[in-house]
Amino acid sequence: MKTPGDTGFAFPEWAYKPESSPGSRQIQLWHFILELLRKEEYHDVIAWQGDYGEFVIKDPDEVARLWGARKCKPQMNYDKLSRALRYYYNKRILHKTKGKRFTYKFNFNKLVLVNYPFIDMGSGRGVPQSAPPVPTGGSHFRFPPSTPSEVLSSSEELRSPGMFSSVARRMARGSVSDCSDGTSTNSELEEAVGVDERGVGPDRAFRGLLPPRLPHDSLFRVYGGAPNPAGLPRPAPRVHPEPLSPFPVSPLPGPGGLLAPTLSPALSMTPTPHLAYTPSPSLSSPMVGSHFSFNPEDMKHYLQAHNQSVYNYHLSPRAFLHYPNIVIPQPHRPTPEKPPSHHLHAPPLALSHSLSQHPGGGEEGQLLTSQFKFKLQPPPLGRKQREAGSSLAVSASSSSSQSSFTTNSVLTAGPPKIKVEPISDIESEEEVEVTDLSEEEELNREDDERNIFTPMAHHHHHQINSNNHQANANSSSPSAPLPPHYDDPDDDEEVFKTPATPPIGSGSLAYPLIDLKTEPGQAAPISPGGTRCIPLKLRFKRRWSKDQKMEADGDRDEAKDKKVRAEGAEEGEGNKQEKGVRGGEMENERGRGGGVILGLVLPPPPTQRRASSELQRATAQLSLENTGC
DNA sequence: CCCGGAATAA
DNA sequence: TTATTCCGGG
Repeated sequence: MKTPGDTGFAFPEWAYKPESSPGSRQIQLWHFILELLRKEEYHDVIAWQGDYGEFVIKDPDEVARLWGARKCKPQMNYDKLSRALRYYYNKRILHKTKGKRFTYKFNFNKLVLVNYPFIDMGSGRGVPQSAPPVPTGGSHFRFPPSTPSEVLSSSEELRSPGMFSSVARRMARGSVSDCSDGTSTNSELEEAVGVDERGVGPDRAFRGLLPPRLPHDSLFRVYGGAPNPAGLPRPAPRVHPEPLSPFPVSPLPGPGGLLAPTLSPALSMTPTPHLAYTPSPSLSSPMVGSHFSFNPEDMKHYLQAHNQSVYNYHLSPRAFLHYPNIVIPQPHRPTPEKPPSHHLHAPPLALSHSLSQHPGGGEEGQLLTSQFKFKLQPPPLGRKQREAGSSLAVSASSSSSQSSFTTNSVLTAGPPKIKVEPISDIESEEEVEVTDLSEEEELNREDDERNIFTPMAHHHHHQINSNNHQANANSSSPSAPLPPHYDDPDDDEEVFKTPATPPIGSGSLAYPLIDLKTEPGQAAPISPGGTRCIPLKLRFKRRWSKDQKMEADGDRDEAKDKKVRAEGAEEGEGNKQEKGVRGGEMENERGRGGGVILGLVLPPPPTQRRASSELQRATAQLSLENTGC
């Protein structure tokens, strides 16, 4: 029932959920926090401070009040709000900065910036302090950026601006709703919102970045849609700064080839296990062999669409950041307070623009899931299988695991092929729903790489590391020596950063993106910061394992898992290798929630516009849906 | 203050 | 699922 599966495989439900898109669904606390952070008006109550994603709640009661107003929960208070924030610890959206009162830190690594493409944390334009979020690398877990790219990336991550407008406005509006209380706050928000309105610059180029590991998922999540017929000439990069965000858009170098390369990896994702994933990066684009009916071009389109959607919906800074081949001229010197050059920032998506252009799309219904034209393949099998087996037995009892996966089992059992149902060409509305990409993607990406393709992958990897503790809030020094083994305590995962990018261009960013695919060869040498050079593979593994550990735990049942892991606990040490190993069981899936995001981003080809517009509409609509209390 | 479990609403 | 509520404990 739930899954529409009639026609083919449908994704499991979780795949459809828009997890955390601000527009869709109710506003989530972290979105709200971000929103406040970006508004100068609220700098007196909450502001960025310290490291990268660190912020301090200067007036807890006020923040609580605002939140309560938005959610129409007049009874809200800091105690409750903070409880909600604490839930984010597990999700790894936030963590507490120890020792500092009312200070929390976003784990942007994992976050999905959903609709907030780039948050400018530092927006401090007005406020001096607010800017700090630039990642200096100093933070505890962050490794010093050995490669420039890293540096940039980080900075980029944070900042970005502008696109927010569309989002913002929606949020604001929708959210406001009228509570009976009518807190004044709303009005403010609205005002603010109203202002930005105008379309944001339309498309600007984005810099595409591909994540090192390709998210297979993304492929999976294909979206039909985007038939972009055209060729994609890339539009000239226009840079025009938005009012909000001052960041210049970085000029994109010719993007031309991007797609191809990108695709290739993607291709690799093909579900069929038999295709092994080829490590070699070459771009062979043609991966198409699998059952897909698509040819590479199609895939391309899909990917593009996907990307867009990604942009629109969730962005994960991570995705952007690390992979870009951005080259930065400077060595690393993080300048904490001010963002150095942001050459890169990615331009936001142009969604808003389209929005404005297309006035109303009118029908909204279409947007959402209602129509997926194609279905994607289910997540990799993995755990489920196991579970299934065992679960059968167990199931009777209770099993926590639930059903949602039933589909999976089927899937797993079934042929690997993905079934995609392309719609014919649809143009009109195909939407791609991107829904969540969050954790899952992350997981998947990693896992998938190997897991999917190579089922056996899981395996060992144990020992991951423990996390150190991050506790100290302070950053040590940027130049600090790298820890012997990095870890990411919380998550910061930058764990494996991407391999450094080859110095491609010179200063400009190159866009290469995709190439990054992680090749071991290259990567290794560069390894970040010196963190020891860990072979990519290892890194992946590590990451993987880590994720597993964490996410796995977190994943589905986060709560439950948590319990399990209780001992390890976060901060330190914990290693539970066992868990890690065990992790194998979990491989995959689900992520659910939290938000995170995304996997790949491609540079948006101009052609996409169409798609984008649609997306926009969709997003717009989504946003509309706010509930009003 | 901060942490999380538990129950529960939406 | 994501909060909200309530609450005992550091």
